[in-house]
Amino acid sequence: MTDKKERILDAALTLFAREGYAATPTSKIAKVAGVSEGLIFRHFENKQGLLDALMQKVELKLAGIYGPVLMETDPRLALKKCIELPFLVPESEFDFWRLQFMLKWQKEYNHPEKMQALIDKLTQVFRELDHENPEGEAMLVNLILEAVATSILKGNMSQDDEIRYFLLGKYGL
Amino acid sequence: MTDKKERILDAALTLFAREGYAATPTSKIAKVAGVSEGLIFRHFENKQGLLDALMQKVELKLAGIYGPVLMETDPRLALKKCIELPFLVPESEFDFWRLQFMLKWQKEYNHPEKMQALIDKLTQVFRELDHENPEGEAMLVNLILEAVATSILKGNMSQDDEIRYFLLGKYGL
Amino acid sequence: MTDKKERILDAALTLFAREGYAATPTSKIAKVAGVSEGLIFRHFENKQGLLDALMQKVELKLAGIYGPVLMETDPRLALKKCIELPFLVPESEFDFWRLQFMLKWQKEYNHPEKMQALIDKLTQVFRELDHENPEGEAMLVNLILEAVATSILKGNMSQDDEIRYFLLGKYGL
Amino acid sequence: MTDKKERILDAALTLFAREGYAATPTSKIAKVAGVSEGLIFRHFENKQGLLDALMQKVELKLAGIYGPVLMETDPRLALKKCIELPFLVPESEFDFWRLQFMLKWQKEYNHPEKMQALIDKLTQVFRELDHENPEGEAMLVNLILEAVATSILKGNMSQDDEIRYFLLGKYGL
DNA sequence: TATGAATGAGTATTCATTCAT
DNA sequence: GATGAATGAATACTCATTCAT
Repeated sequence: MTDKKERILDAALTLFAREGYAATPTSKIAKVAGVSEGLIFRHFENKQGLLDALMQKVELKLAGIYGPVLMETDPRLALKKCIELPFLVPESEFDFWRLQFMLKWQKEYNHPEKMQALIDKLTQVFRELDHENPEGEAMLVNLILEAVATSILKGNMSQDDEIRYFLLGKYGL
Repeated sequence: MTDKKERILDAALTLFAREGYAATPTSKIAKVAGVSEGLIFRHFENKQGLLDALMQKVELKLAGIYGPVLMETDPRLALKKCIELPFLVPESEFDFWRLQFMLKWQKEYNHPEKMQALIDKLTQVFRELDHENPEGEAMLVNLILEAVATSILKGNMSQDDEIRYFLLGKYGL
Repeated sequence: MTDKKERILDAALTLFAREGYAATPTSKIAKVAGVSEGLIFRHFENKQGLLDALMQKVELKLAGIYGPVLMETDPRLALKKCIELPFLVPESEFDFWRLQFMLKWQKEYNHPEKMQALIDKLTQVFRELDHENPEGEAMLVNLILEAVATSILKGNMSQDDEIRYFLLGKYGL
Repeated sequence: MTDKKERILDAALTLFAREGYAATPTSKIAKVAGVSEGLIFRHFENKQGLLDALMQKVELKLAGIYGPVLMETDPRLALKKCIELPFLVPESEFDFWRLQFMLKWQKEYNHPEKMQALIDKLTQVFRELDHENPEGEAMLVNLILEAVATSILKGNMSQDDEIRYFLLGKYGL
């Protein structure tokens, strides 16, 4: 991938994440990226294609993030890793995840099934830990994870660590 | 408020909630509302003013929803009412709340302090119920509520009742 | 003429004179006049009709102003009265004359023949005073009058009186 | 400057000068210039910017016109050149000067001080020619020049040459 | 690959004018 | 006579996209 193509993607990600996809003109992307307006359309079919290119990475990133959890065989460790997930996202990736979360409010980008693997793993974990309602517990943890991630990405959470250790304590970890 | 003004507000709410504010042209709002496009700008200074008019109602609605919880003196009942909050939103108000939640991703509309009254109440509840870390528990419930509401509004939650009774059970209610 | 109709005319005159006809919305006229927008169109067929009503008065006013000059039989007195014309316009009528002068740049409102009576009178005056080229002198005085009026109406002339007495002296009056 | 940018400027000048700035829609400018309406806003920020671009040239043109007068050392020749100024404007520049004169009725475009250099020169000329009131004479010539220019630009002056030679004769030139 | 001038459909907004009350 | 809600055509301006270079 050329230097300029990458600069376009970077600019688009930042702008889409901060101002919204529809509210971001391609001309602004070009300016921020320091390239000509036309170049965007040489590298990407159209504005939508630029968004698609950005969204494409999500599968990969999700796999990279969930992988270690899914592969963990010790149930308590798996649960711990799972709960810590949202706290470990580096700030450099906030824009990327903000964009994902924003777009999930649009039907065409809302794919709750992408969480299924994690929920299944959590269900198994809670089963192994002899919880009464493993499905419910898994769903609950999943909900909490989404809420924590949302809160962090919005910059609402001043006391990251408190919540983190509180949650870990709550689950006896 | 005239009939037409209200129809404009209704159309705008529906469209903003489903397609997004920036992605909704005023011409479409006018068409859906069955009025001339110019009328929008007679009743609301500009497109932003239309959104503002919509957003203005949120304080009122929040007060109406939180009121019964805040006024409940029995801690267990208060907790119960609190947890049931997101499950009691009528479908007719989904668009309104979808819009609120979508916009919260925009800095200027993100006001986490609006939840503080509820968090304070929950903290008190958990203190009265002799929980070890009432602040943490309150924060957790608040997170769960937001996650549940988000899930319901996005149409992700097929098994509303399961989650609802699971949560109530979890807190011994 | 009703009170409100007159208030409309006043507002229109002021606004047309200061911001220009095309640049003045009828809504602004209504607001300044303190009447409803619709009323303008009850009293005047349309915006153009409002301007026409304003312009109609010009014949009358011109006659009122030129009359004394035309009727003066003493040539030197006639010349004196003529030169003093622009200096005697009361400030309360500045808006009216500003509008006339502005509109004269539009073909349809440019009627140089309206000055002919005055020029004829001046020609006669200079003939009686035995000037070599009475037509030329008359034309020159007319030009000077227009220039002085223009300058006064634009607010450019700080030293009205100086010019006035200089001109009178120049013509030995 | 590209071909099209210049065509936009030309069309705008013609239309502004003949119909007025406010009364000229950008769509009409585009049509007359034979370009898309959007192009106007690529080359000039907005409609006002287009006018500004037109007005910017005035300093240059004024300097070009006044230069020879200001540099003339012989007082009689200087006066002669000065009086002939308005008669030497080529018809191709009428639109440009019409626009200047029209806009001078708007406060923000009325800069009488731009004439000061010429008035100063004229004052000096009349002083050298031993006139009694050089300032008054200078002011008067300046007024006459403006009036003559106005008259020519409005197409009122049928007998250009008559006035011209009358004026020259009047000042013994 | 890269530019930037150019386009045309669209977008928010304005405004003269109408009309029911 | 008077109001003000309502209209629809126009208006300034934006923006995704194309294309010649």
